[in-house]
Amino acid sequence: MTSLRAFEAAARHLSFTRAAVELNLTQTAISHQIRNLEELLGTKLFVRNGNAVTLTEVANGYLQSVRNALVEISAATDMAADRNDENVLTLQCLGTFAIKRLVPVLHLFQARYPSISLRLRTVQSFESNMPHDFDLAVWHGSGDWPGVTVDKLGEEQVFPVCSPRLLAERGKLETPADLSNHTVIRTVSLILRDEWPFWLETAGVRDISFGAELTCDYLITSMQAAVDGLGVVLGRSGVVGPDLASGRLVEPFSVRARSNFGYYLVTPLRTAKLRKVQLFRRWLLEQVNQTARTARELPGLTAAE
Amino acid sequence: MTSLRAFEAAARHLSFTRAAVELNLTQTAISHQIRNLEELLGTKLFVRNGNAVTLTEVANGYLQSVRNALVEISAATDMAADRNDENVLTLQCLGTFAIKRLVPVLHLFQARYPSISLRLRTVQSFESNMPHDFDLAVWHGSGDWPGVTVDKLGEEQVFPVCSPRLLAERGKLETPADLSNHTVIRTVSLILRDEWPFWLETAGVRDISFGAELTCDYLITSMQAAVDGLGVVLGRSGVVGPDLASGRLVEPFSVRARSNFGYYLVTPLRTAKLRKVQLFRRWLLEQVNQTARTARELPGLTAAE
DNA sequence: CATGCAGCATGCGCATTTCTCATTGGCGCG
DNA sequence: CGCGCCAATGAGAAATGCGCATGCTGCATG
Repeated sequence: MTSLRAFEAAARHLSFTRAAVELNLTQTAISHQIRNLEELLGTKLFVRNGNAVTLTEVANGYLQSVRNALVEISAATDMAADRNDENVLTLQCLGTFAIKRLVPVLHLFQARYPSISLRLRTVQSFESNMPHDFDLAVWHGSGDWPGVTVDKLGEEQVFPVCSPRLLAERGKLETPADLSNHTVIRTVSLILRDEWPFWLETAGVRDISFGAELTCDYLITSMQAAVDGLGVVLGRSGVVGPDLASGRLVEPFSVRARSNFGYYLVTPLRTAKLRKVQLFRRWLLEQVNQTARTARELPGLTAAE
Repeated sequence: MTSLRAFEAAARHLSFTRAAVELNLTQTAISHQIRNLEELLGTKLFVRNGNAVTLTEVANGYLQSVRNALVEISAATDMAADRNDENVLTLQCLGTFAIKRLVPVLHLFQARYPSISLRLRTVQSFESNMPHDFDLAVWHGSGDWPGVTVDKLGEEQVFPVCSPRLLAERGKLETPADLSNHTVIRTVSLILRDEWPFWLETAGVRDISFGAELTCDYLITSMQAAVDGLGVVLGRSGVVGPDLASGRLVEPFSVRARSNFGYYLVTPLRTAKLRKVQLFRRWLLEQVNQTARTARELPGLTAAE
């Protein structure tokens, strides 16, 4: 089973030698392991070109699953090892929320509770079914999950946002109808529904076709695409705040739709009574409330169901 | 890493001896492996009561992740090994759909193409992010997934169903308002939204409170609960057909809501050109059309958006 | 309360796996 | 062509994993 680690490292580095360095082994060891694995599978995993190696098509697919599994194992092992440690708090968090909202303020928590060290596990979807390898998590959805207690991290609204440069270069965007002359960025992922139709409905627009579409598979990619002026994205108030505040993004319309989905702080019943968990939970909710208070001066909004 | 397999088996059997039998090892080997793992983690995984062993709390959580990872690895390994084999077709399928719709007709496929052997991987959620460890899949959702082609397996409607016995024993169910005297079964899972509010809206009912609620974490459990007369479940036309046909379930109202979600046959681009995949896809779509044709005599329906 | 049974733990020697060393061979580049 | 870079190979060393014999503990029985 150690051959899987060898395979993963070799695939990542596209080099047996460098994989060996990473694993504190020799190139020979990697070579042997890969050969064993290839014999077991009955398929080549690497194409050897004398000087370099590349992945075969099978290897590409296999790699995905192997990597998932190894990540899961090491995360769970870390968690199990630190489980009783009052000073290690394991957070699971969706990528976009982590980058935009959590990481920027995490230093405040560390400053306040320096004895608690944090372990942040970022996920792009709910890989493991159930809440067992973290102390606390931030999930996105409708908030009705079994076996956990949830704290809604504010009401979430969705509304178009774009780079201010885009407005200057690609023409005005005063009414939703103007969207037909713009590129619209959509996010299509397993956990995040595309809420453009929902927003259009709220804005009272029917039968509109966008100028062009750009589809991204993760929210974070969509957001960055918008910042880079590639088009108009449907921002979520939960994560778009900092970009609006800094002016990287602007909100061309005044219509916001209240999303049925939102970000929730998720506490498994099992960990709810731990001191470290309570401290973090209280702290995060405070943070969120503060942000909400300071954000109250933002442009007016039209709520809808 | 072999210690993880030992741990998983021991946890499943709650016995080192039986785990050893399963793995073709001796009790000693398991004992050694478990001890190593416990030392590595710095925590006990089993509570030894002389005669029996039970899992500790940490072990319970750890087990979930370990099991996921091992399943993923073995599925991926099977897949990689058979990948080029024109005679092995790997299907990934959601549990309820598999049991209610796919498995019952699978023998027809086997009879028609006896040279193709099937490998069915049932999942309760989308565990691995991306379509890499199967040739074909049946997913549930809104059908907008990147990197795959989808075939909608019929329009899906949702509508209350229950056991005929329930009506006899717990009183009539003629208008939706009568639901306030009945137990309602809800499904709360990561991939399946509870569509009761949606159906109630379609039926024009507001401000109703159910007599009682029973919440299940998987659709298949909900369905079985309904068959067993525990309450009224929101059936999905995609899977409820056989139970309606056999009379195990009945539909008390005539209002059906057209769900925004449905079952889709998912073909990764990578496998779309394989003969075995094309055969199965064509066959399954035929099956679905046939079922739709014979089901056309079912009670009238009110579609809604 | 003595006895037998079932099931896990432990220490030691053997077997298998995994790693390293030394070396070979292919490929690209100056 | 020769040199640098990288992977493959084969044999032996090191590490890991396994089984045997045995010890220990708790439970059921009469």
